[in-house]
Amino acid sequence: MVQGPSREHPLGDAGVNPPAHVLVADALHGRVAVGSPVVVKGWVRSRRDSKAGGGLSFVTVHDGSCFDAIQVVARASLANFESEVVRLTTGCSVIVSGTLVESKGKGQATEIQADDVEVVGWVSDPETYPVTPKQHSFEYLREVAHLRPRTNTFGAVARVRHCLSMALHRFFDDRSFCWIHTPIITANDAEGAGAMFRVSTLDVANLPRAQGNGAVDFSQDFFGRETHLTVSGQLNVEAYCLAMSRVYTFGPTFRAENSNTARHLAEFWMVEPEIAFADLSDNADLAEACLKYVVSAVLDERSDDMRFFAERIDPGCIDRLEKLVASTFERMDYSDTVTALSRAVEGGARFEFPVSWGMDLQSEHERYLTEQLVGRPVVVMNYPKDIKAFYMRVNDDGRTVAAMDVLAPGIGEIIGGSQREERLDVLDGRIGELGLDREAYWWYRDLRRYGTVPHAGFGLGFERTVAYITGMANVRDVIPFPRTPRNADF
RNA sequence: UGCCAGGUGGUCCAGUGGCACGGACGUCCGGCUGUUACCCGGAGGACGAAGGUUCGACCCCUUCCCUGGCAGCCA
Repeated sequence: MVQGPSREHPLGDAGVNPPAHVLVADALHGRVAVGSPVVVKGWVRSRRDSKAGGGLSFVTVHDGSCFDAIQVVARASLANFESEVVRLTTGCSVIVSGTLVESKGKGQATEIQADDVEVVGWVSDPETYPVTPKQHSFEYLREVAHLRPRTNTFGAVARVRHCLSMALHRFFDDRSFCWIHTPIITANDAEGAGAMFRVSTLDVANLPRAQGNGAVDFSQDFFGRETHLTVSGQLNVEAYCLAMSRVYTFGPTFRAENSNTARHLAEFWMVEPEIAFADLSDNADLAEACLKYVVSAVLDERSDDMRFFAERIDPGCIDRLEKLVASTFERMDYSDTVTALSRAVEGGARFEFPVSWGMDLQSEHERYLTEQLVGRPVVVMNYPKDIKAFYMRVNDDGRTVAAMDVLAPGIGEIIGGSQREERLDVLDGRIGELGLDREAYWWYRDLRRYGTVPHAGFGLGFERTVAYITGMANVRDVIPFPRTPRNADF
């Protein structure tokens, strides 16, 4: 257990009872006066030795508080210099006490002149320590997901991810939205959102069978019925929307699809706002404002990390985000999108899948639309009803629904949403058309029987947004411990 | 799930039907240096699994496992 002032002031208590534990971020960003006694606690990123001036060692230490690590100058006069300091390797944990000084070297404005370097934890086998100061492939780092947050890239991703979470909450809170904690375990099956993970306490080696047909008897299961992990909080949050007016969910969701792509996870996070007395246009306005707000927040608050992404991951990312914030999202009717794509085909564009009214847009189409035709996010609205979910509001033309997708260059669909069908008779018609069980939606239908109002909402894929912002190519590298088919390690 | 490409020191890559001749980075040892993707010298360290073909397989064939890319499902 750590002793001393740091117990009462575990983080960021610069100026209180020196020597005080300071975050690397505070030390480097002018929040601690040069000349102050400081203590930093963190992990060694690298060590370089010099014999000059009787011998000294440069140890860079990071603590996750910002992108940069701080340079610690340890002189040979330290009692444990020969025995410990020169044996430090990447990954060792240390507590450094000293003075914040202006750096004599180039490459950093300030550094710590160490009076004491306490080694808290050694790296037992430097040869096989998985994280070296050099570049690693992301594929490799996924195999050491417990150590990858110590790298530049994953530290930066974690901070951006956090920043984005907070920005989302702030965006909604500022606009009087109420955060609703919708359930993770659900009995809403047949939502049409694809395969779900079963939640059960039944003994899989000895399943209870119903009399007669031999089907599994879920009445003996924990909840007395079949249950699954949620694929969306939307249906539940609609209930709160029709009471609280402006609501949103933000939590994990689960899809048991066997999807092996750079933009799918079996467990991912989703933000789902839902607004009452609103139509599709209001919904699109909200989506656009939301994206712009959070992107702008990340640019402001995590410029250090974003600079790194622009330098090493995706040269265009900052430029792209600044354009997004400044521009107006293109809005296109689905039908116009099909027309534009058809015209592109006539102009020589080649697609694997033919373009025709009634089809769903393929990845190649979305990519062409956002990357070639428009060059910024596009909101495609009013899709054919046959390719969309039962709860989406049927338009007056009878063949389209008030659905929208926000497509972003590089990753495709980042937001999917719709105005919801608030008319019970029409909703029932859709449930019937799609062969769904009306009884299963009894409470959802109640919302249309008791004080129904037009309302709308969307789902923002959190990992896709982080990927879009950082330029990271795979959503597996923007979530701490990715869950994908055949992979639930860690 | 389909198609394609891969699995060789700790990491990233070369390479060959005949005992692993490899390189870079990291690691360890030594030298140099207010260093900073330092530099110089030296050292240790590897063929995904199971079958098959063959005198002999890391190499060819089959199956399996794993990884990546693209596609579908979607956020």
